[in-house]
Amino acid sequence: MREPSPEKQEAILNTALTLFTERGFFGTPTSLISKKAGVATGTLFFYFRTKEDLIDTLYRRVKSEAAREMCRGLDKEKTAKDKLRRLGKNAAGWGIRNPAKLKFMEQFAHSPFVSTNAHEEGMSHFLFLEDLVRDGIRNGEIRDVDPSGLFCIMASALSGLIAHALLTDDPAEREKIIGNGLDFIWYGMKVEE
Amino acid sequence: MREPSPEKQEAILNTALTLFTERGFFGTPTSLISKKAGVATGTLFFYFRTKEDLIDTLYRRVKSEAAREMCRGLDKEKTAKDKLRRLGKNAAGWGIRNPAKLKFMEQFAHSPFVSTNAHEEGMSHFLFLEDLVRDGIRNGEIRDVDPSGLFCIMASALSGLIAHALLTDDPAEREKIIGNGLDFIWYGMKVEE
DNA sequence: GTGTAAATTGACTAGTCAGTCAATATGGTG
DNA sequence: CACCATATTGACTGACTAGTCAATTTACAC
Repeated sequence: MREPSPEKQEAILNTALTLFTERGFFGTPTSLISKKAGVATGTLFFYFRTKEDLIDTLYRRVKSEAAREMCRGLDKEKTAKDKLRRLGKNAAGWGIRNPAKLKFMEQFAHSPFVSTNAHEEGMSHFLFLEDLVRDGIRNGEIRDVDPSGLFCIMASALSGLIAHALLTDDPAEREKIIGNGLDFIWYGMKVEE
Repeated sequence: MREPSPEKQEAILNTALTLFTERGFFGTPTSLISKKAGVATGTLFFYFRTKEDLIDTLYRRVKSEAAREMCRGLDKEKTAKDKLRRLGKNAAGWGIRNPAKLKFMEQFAHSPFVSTNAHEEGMSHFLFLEDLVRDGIRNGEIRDVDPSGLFCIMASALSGLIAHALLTDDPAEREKIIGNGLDFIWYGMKVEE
């Protein structure tokens, strides 16, 4: 018997990731994906039942990887301030190391091509973030306003920050941009002295 | 002689706006646009040379309308703080009154289907915003960090804020969300006391 | 080796798309 | 009214697409 090849599946997923972000879902023919991935059309449909199944799998993977990376060492930090800063640095670091994945997530976060199921599963990985904000409010570090609103603005600001940091190639410059950006976010959230 | 009908052109543009935001560029056949707009296929191509030409025109229009609305009464405000707050309220108000246009702008702001020309023309309407931040830094209201970075995060935060405000139908609730969000943005920018 | 179950192939199908064009309808003008 | 430039129509074309499937190759078990 022959075994399915994880390398081929991976090649298809990676190629699709790049093409989808560059050209959009409908703008990317499955024929182009299989060609660039170095497999036949039929092979793509052996590993993924439909084109929708392909983007769904991609979405689930990228979203859970992003969440995993953002949590790194979060339990080592004590205060909400330190936790948020670590989180922000993790997110920025991952985004800068994986610009294509970041762009894919932004582009398909509200896309109808990704199934509702996959969207919900994706969101579930990030629920801990809202708890983090809630804890900060409870112990008086963060201003007492609607946590989900705060979390939402924070996420957008962070995403804009990473996009801006990606414009430069100089790592030192980047570090500075991210530091300033995280300051902006923290000053926006903390209680005034 | 017969004159071109602005109403027909408008109908095509409005229909295309809705369909593009709902289904994406490649997901929307020109046949569907013309059908829903109540004209024949040929008429669409009489007013717009290609499908690209159509989305380009749409992008230019929406972007310049958004910029125009955001500037409303800005010169009446004296301080950077007041100018930014007015700007934020204008932006939020426009976004809430025109959710489809807002979604269109977000979706195609970095899209390859819109020509580079149209993108540059779109950006040019918002350059005054960076000057506003620069002025605020000069007179000591805003923290002295890279203005383009500050502007970039501010724009993302604002966009996230509007998206979040759109989730509720209650105008009072909305007002509160927007107020809180604009506080977040201002605390992020201002110099500390 | 040999057998075999499963992976891989690519020509193929039925359907869809952007854009064309010859025919027709329309409205302004004199 | 009659004329005519032009706005409008929709059947049509050539190109392209998601997904199929019968034929072929591969890798593992014995």
